[in-house]
Parts: sequence; structure tokens; C-alpha cells
Amino acid sequence: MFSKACEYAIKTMIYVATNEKKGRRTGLKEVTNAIDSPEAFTAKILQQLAKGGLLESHRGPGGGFLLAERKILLHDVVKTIDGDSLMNACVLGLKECSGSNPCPVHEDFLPIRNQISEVLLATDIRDEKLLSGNHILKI
Amino acid sequence: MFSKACEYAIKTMIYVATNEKKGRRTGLKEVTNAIDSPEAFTAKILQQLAKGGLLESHRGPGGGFLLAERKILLHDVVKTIDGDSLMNACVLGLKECSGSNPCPVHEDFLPIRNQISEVLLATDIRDEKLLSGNHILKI
DNA sequence: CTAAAAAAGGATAAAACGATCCGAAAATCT
DNA sequence: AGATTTTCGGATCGTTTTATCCTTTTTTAG
Repeated sequence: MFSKACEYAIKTMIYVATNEKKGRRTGLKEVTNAIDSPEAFTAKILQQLAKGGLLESHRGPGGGFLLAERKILLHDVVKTIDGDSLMNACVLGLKECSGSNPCPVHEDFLPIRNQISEVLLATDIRDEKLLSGNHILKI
Repeated sequence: MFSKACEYAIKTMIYVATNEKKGRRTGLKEVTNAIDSPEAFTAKILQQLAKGGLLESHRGPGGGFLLAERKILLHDVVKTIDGDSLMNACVLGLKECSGSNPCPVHEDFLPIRNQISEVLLATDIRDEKLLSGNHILKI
């Protein structure tokens, strides 16, 4: 459903949010440790998230990452890393597919696509239900 | 959402079903022409579908492919080509994620996964609503 | 001011996926 | 039987995705 990069991005954002709720900023190594991801690859993803305006990055000792000071939805994270093809593109890969010129499964997948958009737009990264509780981020 | 191979597979199955309703079996070239896909790559996919018991293949002049003589669901096609990770695996890629040991988004994605399973299991490849109508299979 | 910490960025490697090539095997037709 | 049609199967190639390496830049701390 999501690329590996996007999986790492979501886990990262949730971890940074959890950490921030405790008043701490988060370094790359802390992230890769928390979510069990390859360090250099994760670094690139954090850069993308920072460039995309979802994270603030701070260099130097004591540096690290903070969530940007705005509402951040799961939708923003997915769109930044994977783009919005999951939400918008034809499931059969047809460029011309649309409501008026549909592929054979267009209608059948409307409820799925609606459900996906709905959930991604309804989920705030800072939402308590993501952060608290016994949630796992690795293994 | 689906791999390119799976997109080709779904289009192929629908095209073969349409053709079969007209009493014709379908050759590889006819498929690639109908769905605008690379021939050699599509051949491999048809082989997988045949090995998976979704298509009957016939060699030699006048040969080609027929749907297997059983009910075939969209779910069968997707499972044969992409496996069932879309239906079963954790969206964040965690092996240990489950209802009792969930990742942070486990609950949020339950309705999406249910919707996907529901649609894939409810859609029969021979269903009139897929085959008739002004549906496009290419471009 | 210097040294260390941490992110940024470029270059490269490995793996997965998508696609192609070509000869072999099977079935049909004359 | 021989030629033709069509699927089968192995080898290979190209692109994208995932992952690693190493140097540079920025910032902080002493």
C-alpha cells in the first residue's frame, strides 16, 4: 500500500510527535533506533519531510528534528513521500480513467478510495490515540 | 495500490472474460493489443495466472487462453500476482503487528482493509457490470 | 577560537521490479 | 512428415527503489 520510505516516514513522524509531547527534540539516530530503520536512508526521508514543511531540522550539537508548527495530517505525510496517486490515480494505471470514462473497476474502487482519503485526512499526527497506548513501532 | 503486473493481470482477466462471452478464446497478442501492454512481460503474467489455476492455456494454432471453469474473484487475481499482503500485512510493515499488539495506525486502517477485502471478494470476473458498458482497458 | 555534534548532500551499490530476447516445446494444419 | 502457430521457459537488460558511504556545512559547547 505504501512504499518502504513512506512507512519509515509515518513511523518517524509518530515517534517525533511522541517525543515532542515529552518536551524533547529527536535526532536521526534516535529515530532509526526507535523504528529500526537504516540510518542513511532514513536521513534522506527526514530531509524530504523537512523540505516538505512537515519537520523543522536543527543542526549541530543538541540538534535534531521537531514537528512543524502547524496541523499535520497522515495525508500530508503520505502525499509528501509517495505523492497522491493512491488517492487519485486509476487503480489499473489508466491516465484517461474518470467518472465519465471509467475503467471496469472504477465504480467498485470508489468506496475504497473514499475510505482511504477519509482516514488519511482524519488522522492528525499529534492525535493522542496514535501516541499513547501500547503501540509498537518496530519488529 | 497494485503492482504493474497485477494491473495487467486484472485487465487481462476482464478482457478474456469479455471475449469468452462472445465464444472466443484469447491469444497473447490479442490481449497485449487490447490492454496495451508489453508482450513478453504479459506472457509471463499469463503463465502465472495459468499456473495459479485462473486461466487454461492452449498451445498451437488457434490456441490461447480461457478462464478456468470455476468462479473467479478479483481477490483471486490479486492474490495470485501480488500475494495477500495488501489484505493481511501491517501497513507499516511490522511483522508482529496484530489486534492485540497493534502499530499506531492499526485501528485506523481496519475499515480500509475491510473495505478492500469486501470489494475484492465481492467482484466476480464474469460479472456483467465489469464486462458490459463503456469501459476502457487502455490509455 | 577550536573541537565536537549533528544534519545536508553527492556519489555509489544492491535489490526489486518491469521489460525484452531468443530458443524450446506443443499443437494444429496441409 | 513438415511447416506454422502459439505458449513455455531461461537468460538478460534497464529502471526504480532501497540502502550505504563519505565529505561538507552548520551549530553548539567548552
